[in-house]
Amino acid sequence: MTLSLAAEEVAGFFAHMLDHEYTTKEVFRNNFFTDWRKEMTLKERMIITDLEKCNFNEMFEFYKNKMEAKRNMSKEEKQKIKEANQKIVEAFGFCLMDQHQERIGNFKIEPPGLFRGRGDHPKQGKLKKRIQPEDVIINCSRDSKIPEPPLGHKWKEVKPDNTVTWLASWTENVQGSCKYIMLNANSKLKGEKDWEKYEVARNLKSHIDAIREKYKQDWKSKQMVARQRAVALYFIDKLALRAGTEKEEGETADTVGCCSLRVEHIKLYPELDGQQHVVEFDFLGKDSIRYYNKVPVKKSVFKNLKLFMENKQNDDDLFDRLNTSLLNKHLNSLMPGLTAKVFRTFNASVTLQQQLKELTDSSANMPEKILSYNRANRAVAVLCNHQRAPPKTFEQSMANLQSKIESRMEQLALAKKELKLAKKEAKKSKDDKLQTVLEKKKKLVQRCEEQLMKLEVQATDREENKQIALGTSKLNYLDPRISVAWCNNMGVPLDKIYNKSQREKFAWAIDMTELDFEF
DNA sequence: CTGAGGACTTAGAAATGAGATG
DNA sequence: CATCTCATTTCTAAGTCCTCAG
Repeated sequence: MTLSLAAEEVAGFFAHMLDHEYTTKEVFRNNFFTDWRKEMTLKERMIITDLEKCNFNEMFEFYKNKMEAKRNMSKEEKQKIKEANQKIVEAFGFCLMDQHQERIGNFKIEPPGLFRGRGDHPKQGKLKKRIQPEDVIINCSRDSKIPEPPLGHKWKEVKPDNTVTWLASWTENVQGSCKYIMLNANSKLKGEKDWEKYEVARNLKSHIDAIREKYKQDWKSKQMVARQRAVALYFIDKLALRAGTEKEEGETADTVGCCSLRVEHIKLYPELDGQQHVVEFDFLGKDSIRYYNKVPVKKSVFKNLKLFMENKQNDDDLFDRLNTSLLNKHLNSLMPGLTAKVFRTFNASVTLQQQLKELTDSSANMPEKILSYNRANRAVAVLCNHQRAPPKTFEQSMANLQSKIESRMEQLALAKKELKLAKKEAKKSKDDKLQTVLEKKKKLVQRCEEQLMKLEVQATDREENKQIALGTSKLNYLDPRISVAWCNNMGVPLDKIYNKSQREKFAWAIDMTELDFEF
């Protein structure tokens, strides 16, 4: 069937994803179909009434072929495209802020497509519409070179607002939320904000003892709000849970954080596996990542939880008197600038520093040191529950690495045998030639051992990292000065820990960190 | 106090690119 | 040189937290 332009484009969005799990989900299909029909002409709408009867295979093939063709392009063609993209970056990827040229983080408008919400998102599959210049607000100073809208178009608005950091914004149609064009993480603006974040977290160090003392006291408070606040804060501190801001029901996937936990998300065991007062957590957090943990808690916490759960239904709030704004007001009174999320930053960075101390040995070799760093990083990722789907090829790549190790082992055994032989020969006669052969064999054994060790460390690291994502904590929770100081103290080149863009993002820390930096 | 909107950080998946391997 | 493999970059959704109006 030949479709109108609008209907064809939206059908294409769906066809493009035909090999993705999304297109098998009922909610996704229904949302897509509803929105697709809105784009159809009356005539099309009369004919196309049932998604099950639509066959997108031809379109799917078309896109597959297109991708195939792209893959098979000649080197020159690929180079040309690369250069063209480079030109676009040069033209649109930068802005001038306070006389300084800065890179923009996301300078391209988000293209139309089907909304890919995470988890059981009620709006998955809805049409995300194309943004027109008429939807976009430009924020730049009056005397600057105001960007030209595309020919024949006008911006929604051009205004100078120096109280915000965004350069352009628009409202997205699926959730009705604002989207922004902002600076790259390596910009001065973002760097200063980042530094401030870690300084607030460091400041918590000198308040944490008093705060912990206080919430333990509050477990016995006469006021229910104070008790709930104290137990919630205990979880946030001990388990690095997120604050848990309330969300509008039915608008997003059903996920929770600390303050929004419901009765159904925890189970109480007076005794479990030989431990007393165990709380079992099982809920979906941000991005619908499951949080599952069994934690022994203090007796009074356990008793409080029991109390909070009394006479409640499964889907009632555990902390029914508490919300994040109440909690944060309290935190702010304990320390200026303190909010729930600061505890995550604080505990993440404290954990890294302490783990690095515990795990690294300055006499270890380079791969071992890096493994130690990754393990410290991993401890933080586990604390913060940063998970990833195991790579689809994980088992295969593990097996490949293992067979590589085995062949190296054989090589090493052979090299050792040859070394032995060379030793014998060299003993017999003092021929210079035999001596050099002996040296060569020694070196070979050494090299084989080194390579084998490297591979083994790599295998350990990869296995331990199967379902764990290190990037998020590295980028957002770990004070970079801890890593910089550690690298300098351990003689580990910084680029073993941070790649190029990470070094750019953390330039402020690389510049200022002293060897004796303590978080 | 509540709810909505706005601005910003944090998040994992997907696309892309660089380097290793045969 | 083609292909495969892994690391990096890009993308944009999904949180946090604040302000403002009523």
